[in-house]
Amino acid sequence: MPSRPSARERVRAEITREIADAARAQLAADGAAALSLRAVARELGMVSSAVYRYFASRDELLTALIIDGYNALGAAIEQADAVRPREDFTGRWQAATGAARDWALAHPHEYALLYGSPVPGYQAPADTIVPAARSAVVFGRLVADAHAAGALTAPAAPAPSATLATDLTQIRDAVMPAVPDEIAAPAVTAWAGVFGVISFELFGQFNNVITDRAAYFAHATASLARLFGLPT
Amino acid sequence: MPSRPSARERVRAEITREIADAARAQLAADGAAALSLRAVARELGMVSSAVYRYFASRDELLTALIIDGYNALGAAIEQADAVRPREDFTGRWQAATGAARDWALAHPHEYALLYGSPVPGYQAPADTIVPAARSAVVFGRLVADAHAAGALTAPAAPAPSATLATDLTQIRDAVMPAVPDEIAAPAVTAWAGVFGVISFELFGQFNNVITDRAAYFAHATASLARLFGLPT
DNA sequence: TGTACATCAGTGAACGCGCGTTCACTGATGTAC
DNA sequence: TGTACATCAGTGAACGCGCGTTCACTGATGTAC
Repeated sequence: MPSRPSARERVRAEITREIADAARAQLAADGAAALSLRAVARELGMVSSAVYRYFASRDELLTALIIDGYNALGAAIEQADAVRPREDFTGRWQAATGAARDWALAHPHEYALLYGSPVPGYQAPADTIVPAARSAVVFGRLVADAHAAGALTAPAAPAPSATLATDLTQIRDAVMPAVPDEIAAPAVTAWAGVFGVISFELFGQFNNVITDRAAYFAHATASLARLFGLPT
Repeated sequence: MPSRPSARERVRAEITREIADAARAQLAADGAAALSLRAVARELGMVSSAVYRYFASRDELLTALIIDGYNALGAAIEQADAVRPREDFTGRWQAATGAARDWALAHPHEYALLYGSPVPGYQAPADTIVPAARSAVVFGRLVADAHAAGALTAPAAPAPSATLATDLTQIRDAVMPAVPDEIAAPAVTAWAGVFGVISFELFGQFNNVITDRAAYFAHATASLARLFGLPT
C-alpha cells in the first residue's frame, strides 16, 4: 500500500469512476432493472468484457451505486441540517426532511433503488450498512440535541414494550444518545413516516389524490414531528 | 351480452383465471421483473403465443395482477375492520393496520408491485384507480365514523394551507365524509405512515435496526393514530 | 541508462440463455337456416 | 335434425433483440537489476 497512488492506480480509479458514472446515468434514465453491464460498456466505448477488470459482476456495480446513493442522500440531508442554527430544532427538521424529499424527486430511480422494492436476486452486502445509516444519523443527532436542550415535550404515546426496549437501546447507542424510549420509539416512526410520504408521492400513490405535493409534504412532516414531541 | 354465459365463455373465463393464477404464482416466487408471458405459458402447458388470446400483452397481464392485488389487500383490511364492534375505533384501527401488514408479509412481491418502485416502462391504466382506493376507503370510513361519534380529540397539528384545502375537499368527498381538514390531513399522513413502516420492514430498512418487528409495528400504529386524534 | 520480465487493461469471439410479439395455419366448437 | 359456414383457441415457427459471463489473446505500462 504505497503512500501515493501510482499513475496506473490513478487511471484505474478514474476509469472505475467513469464506469460508475455511466451506470448511474443509465440508472437515472431507465431504472435499476434496466441497468446492464453491456450498455455501460457501450456508453464508454469499451468492450463489455473490459468492465470485468473493474467490477467483478453486475451485482458489484449495483452495490457501488447503492453506496453512492446513500452517501449522496446522506450528504444532502447533512448539509441542509448544518446550515440551520443548532438550536432551531424545528427548522432543522423541516430542512432535513425537505432535503430528503428534494433529493428523492431529483433522483427518483436512485431513491427507488434505496427505498423501493428490493432488486430481484440481489443481496445487499455488509458494505452498505454504514452508508445506509448516514441519513438516520443526522436525524438522530437532531432528536438528541433537541432532547438535551429540553425542547421536546414528552409525547402522549404508549410506552414501548419490554421486547422493543432492547431494540431501542441499540438505536439509542448508535444514533440517539441519551434519548429515552418514549421519545426514541415515536422518533423512529416519524422518520419512517417521512419516507412513507416520499414514497407515496414518488411511487404514484398520490396520483388523483394530492395535487399540491409540496404543501402536503410540509404539513405531513410538521404533523410527524409532533410524534416525538417537537413543536411545529 | 347474453344473460347467461355460454359454455365457450365459461371456458374462456376459466382459462383466463388460470393464466392469472399462474402469473401470480410466478410473481410471488420471483417478483414482477421476472414475470414472463413465456414462463406462464410453459407452466400451463400452452405455447406462448396462445396466451395472447387472453391478454393482449405482458402489460395487460400485469394490470390484472395489480388490480387483483389491490382487491386482495382491500378485502383483507375490510374484513379485519368488519369483525370489530363499530364503536371500537381504536380496535378497528389496530385491526385494519395489522391486516395490511399481515397481507404484505404474506405477499411481499405483490405488495412490492403495489407500493414499491414502479415497474419500468409500465404505465398503470385507469382501471387500477378504483381498486387502489379500496383500502383507503375502509380507513376513511373509520376516521369518519370516529369523528361522527366525537371520539377524535382535535389534534394539535398545524392548520392546512389554502392550497391544500382543495385537495382535502376532494378526499373528504371521496372517502371521509364530514371530516374537517384539521383531522383529514393528519389522517392521510397516518395512513401513509403505516405504509411507510410496512415498506421499511419489507424492503429491508429495519435490518440490523428493529428485531421485534411486530411489537414495533403495534407501537408505531398506536403513535400514528394520535396524529388524527384517535386515542390508543 | 538499458534490458528482461511481470503485470495488467483491453480485445473479440463465443456460450447459452430468455424474452415479447407476429403470423399463417389447423381443427374444434358454436350458429343460422 | 342436418348441413354450411363463421368464429375462435391453440400450434409452431420465426423475427429480432439483449443479456451476463468466460477465455485465450495482444500489446502497453511499470519494475528490478
